[in-house]
Amino acid sequence: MKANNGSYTLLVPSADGDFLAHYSVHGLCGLDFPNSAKPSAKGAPGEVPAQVRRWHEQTCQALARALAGQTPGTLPPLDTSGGTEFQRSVWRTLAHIGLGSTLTYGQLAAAIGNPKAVRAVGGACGANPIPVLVPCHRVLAADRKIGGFSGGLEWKERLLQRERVCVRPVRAASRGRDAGPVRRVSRASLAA
DNA sequence: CCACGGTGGTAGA
DNA sequence: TCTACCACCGTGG
Repeated sequence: MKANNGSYTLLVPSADGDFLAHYSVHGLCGLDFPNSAKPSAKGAPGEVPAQVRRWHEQTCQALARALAGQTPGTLPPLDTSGGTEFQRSVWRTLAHIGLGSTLTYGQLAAAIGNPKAVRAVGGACGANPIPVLVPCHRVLAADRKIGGFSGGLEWKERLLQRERVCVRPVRAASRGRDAGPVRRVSRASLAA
């Protein structure tokens, strides 16, 4: 469906509900979780340009795989022009975190050459317009705490779990026993 | 477990 | 501008 700003919003059906994908002339520019209280503008696929339809097919395919804990495969071009330079550098780095790997906010800050901007990195992750496919859920707080997630912590937990990443329970055991099944969190190799 | 200070980027007034 | 947010992090009780 065509929106006033010249972009399209299409439904992405999945086993976890219907996502919403937004496309600009440059590519996929947004992805909303199911039930996100946002304008759900559905439309007849008839008037959607072939280019966008092709992108959308890739999105559907990629999302299905990602939600299943697999590598998403080919992605449509991502339009992140909505973000600031800082945010884009964070998102760019996110894209290099492999499946099942994680980084801490601190490590990510260091990776973009701004080691003290730890908190700001959190903000940039929260502003990620294309969650799941741009894997902001693979960023954890120090000491393997879950951290936050704009789409709801349940989603972050679910996504990580499907990638076999273990996270420290929110309510960490105060008892001396560290029953934590805290399995290894691998480090990602990054490229600038 | 909790409190606190130091951080950098953003949005809004 | 100035200010008040924050998906943080380390230190110190």
